[in-house]
Amino acid sequence: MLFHFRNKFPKLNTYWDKYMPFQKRQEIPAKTILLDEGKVSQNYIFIEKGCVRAFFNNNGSEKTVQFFFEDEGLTSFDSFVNNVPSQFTIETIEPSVIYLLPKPYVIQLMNELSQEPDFAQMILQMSAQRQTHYINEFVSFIRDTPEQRYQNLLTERSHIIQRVPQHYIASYLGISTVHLSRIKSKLAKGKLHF
Amino acid sequence: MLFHFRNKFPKLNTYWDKYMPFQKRQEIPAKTILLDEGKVSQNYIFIEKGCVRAFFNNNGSEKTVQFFFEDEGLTSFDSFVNNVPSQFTIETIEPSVIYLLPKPYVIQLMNELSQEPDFAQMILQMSAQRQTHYINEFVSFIRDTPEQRYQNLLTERSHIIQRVPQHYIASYLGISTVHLSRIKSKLAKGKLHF
DNA sequence: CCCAAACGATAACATATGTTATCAAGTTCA
DNA sequence: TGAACTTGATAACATATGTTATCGTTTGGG
Repeated sequence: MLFHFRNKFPKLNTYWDKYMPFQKRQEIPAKTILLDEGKVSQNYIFIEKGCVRAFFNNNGSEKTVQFFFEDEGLTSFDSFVNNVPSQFTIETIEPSVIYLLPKPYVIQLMNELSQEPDFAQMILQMSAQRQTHYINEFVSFIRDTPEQRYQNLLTERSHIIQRVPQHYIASYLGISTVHLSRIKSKLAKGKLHF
Repeated sequence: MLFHFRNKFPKLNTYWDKYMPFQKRQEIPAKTILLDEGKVSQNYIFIEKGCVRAFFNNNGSEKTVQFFFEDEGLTSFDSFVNNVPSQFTIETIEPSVIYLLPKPYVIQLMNELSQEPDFAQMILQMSAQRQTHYINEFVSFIRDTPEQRYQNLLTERSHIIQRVPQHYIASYLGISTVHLSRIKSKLAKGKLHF
């Protein structure tokens, strides 16, 4: 899904910058769909300002799987690479400023990159990073209770809690909105001192 | 974690075969540890016969995260690529026959591979496949109940249920052994006709 | 500025799931 | 072969979590 090399491998920034002119800057309102579930991803998306979520529809209820913020790039990776329908919808949460780089340019960029001497090494590392991210998400469900996952969010990625509506977070944590509300009130009580 | 290009990209088999002589064939008993949590992965593992699991230790209780069988290759990917301690222990479940390819040869193999014209494309595809696998595991926890996850295993990967001790499966599903037992007996009752 | 929609808290009840303990049936290995 | 270990089922109880409904607050757009 996520697929950002900018900032992770500074060495590659010059390549990336070269493609800036081909990116379309767009100012878009909140709740705007950037990619629809079932469609094939045609663009790499870079977020200059705002925030975005990826979700899928499950019997009418939306399940959010990931959040993205300023200076992050993303695409529906499998869809983008393998030309298959996207499992996810990508939608802005806040009014946002994004850049879209059409796939043909990305492919061209990849081909240029492959001339870099340690391209293989870099791409393996990026791949491992991404993989590790999703493995950690998955492991967290096996290892932690919903309450622990919420606390992990609080300590490690509190910006998500601050900016994202709570019912998106609930589905991301795999619980109901009611239960998340209960967890919050329980934790709030624990903090009170009389 | 898993990282097999053999069989996925037949084109690469000739490269792979070239490195067969450097692989050590080993016959090992059940419950043998191939890589210890906290150690850095030094080998790519290929399973000729038997089966293997990856797990981690959580406050004294083991949580299994993945199973591997015949003709699958694996390694603790992040550890192997980035030289960091492995999050997981890799252990045989059954008596197994495996091949170990030491990391230096894998690196050499990767370098040769990078000469292939569409290397970038292939490695992106492999990367997307792996990523999709873990995303699906993770999405399953958000979308499905434990009972549904068990049924998914039954219909899509029943070999796991047939060969792997049930308590490993329970932790893989993120539930207690008691609950898995209950799920099974519930499903068994549903199948009875009087 | 106002209204409809979005958001979040809470209660009440039903169900799902964990924990601990016990028992029975394999399995392994000395 | 017999004891120790492993595996799995089940009961009883406690806790976690989902569902539905209600209410108050905030928010966004005409």
